[in-house]
Amino acid sequence: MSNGIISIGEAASCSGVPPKTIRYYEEIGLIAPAARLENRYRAYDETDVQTLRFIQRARSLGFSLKEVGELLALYRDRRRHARDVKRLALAHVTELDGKIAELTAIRNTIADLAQRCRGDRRPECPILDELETRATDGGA
Amino acid sequence: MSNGIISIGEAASCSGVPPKTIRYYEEIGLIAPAARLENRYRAYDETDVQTLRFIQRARSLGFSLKEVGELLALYRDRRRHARDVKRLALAHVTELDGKIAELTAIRNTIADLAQRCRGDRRPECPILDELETRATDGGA
DNA sequence: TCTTGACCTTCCAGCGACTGGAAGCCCTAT
DNA sequence: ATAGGGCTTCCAGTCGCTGGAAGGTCAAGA
Repeated sequence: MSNGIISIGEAASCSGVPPKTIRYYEEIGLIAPAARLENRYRAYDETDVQTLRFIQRARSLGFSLKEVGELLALYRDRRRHARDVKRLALAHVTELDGKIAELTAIRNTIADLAQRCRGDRRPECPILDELETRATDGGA
Repeated sequence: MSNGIISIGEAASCSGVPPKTIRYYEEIGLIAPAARLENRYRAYDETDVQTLRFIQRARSLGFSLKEVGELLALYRDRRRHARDVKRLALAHVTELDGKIAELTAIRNTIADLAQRCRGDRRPECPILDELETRATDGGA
């Protein structure tokens, strides 16, 4: 088509969001139901693609779909307060810090155990010993 | 009961694995079907509880159920090679390192963006600007 | 004795965020 | 005419549980 109207496949390659995922986002109400051509195919314009790209970027920064929905609402609200966006972002940073700390603690526990394991053909292994007897304190 | 046979609820509180989860582990074949009392209640002994505790600890170290199954097989195999356990553990460490690096990159991107956001009542916000226009390069 | 309440049993559904596949329609090119 | 590619819908599966419904079992209390 020579006008700005494109199919779901084209919208997918323009935005980086796969067709299945676009339909899924529509189904759960993250994006509005797409306009349809006469043959019932979904039709997208440049604005739709921009929204999809916005979503794709927010997702790749680890925001949940719920958070993406909030960001999208803020994005579209000309009267928004930057404060609200910042609050969301900082909450996400806090959450990430927690996850990183948790994973790091686990990582170090296992790396330490593995380092103490001789890793030869004999059955003795401090990793299995730890799993057998020790209380786990590596939790968040 | 005065002998060593306990119910699923007791096995749960001894091992830290909830009853529902124990049944689930049985269902997917991670643990063998439990013995039953005459009233069809599941019955556990000290060995079962030890297995459950082993699983609980491995899970809390972030191993997947598939990996836990492998660790359990190794644990029960007296002819195991420590090498195999170590290989599993090191693969897990590598995986964790990847995840930590990914989350850290994302965290820093967002923290940086948030720091540049004034966070007042005005609508201008570099976070939304970034989501609108920039390519995301924070991926793994 | 009856009833309450805490257990236990099974089965089914849902979470998040997709992803795969089946069955079938639409359109273009050969 | 047919082959292919892309589109449509709907259902199922992923992972690791978790919640709830409907019902069986048991010990203690009124």
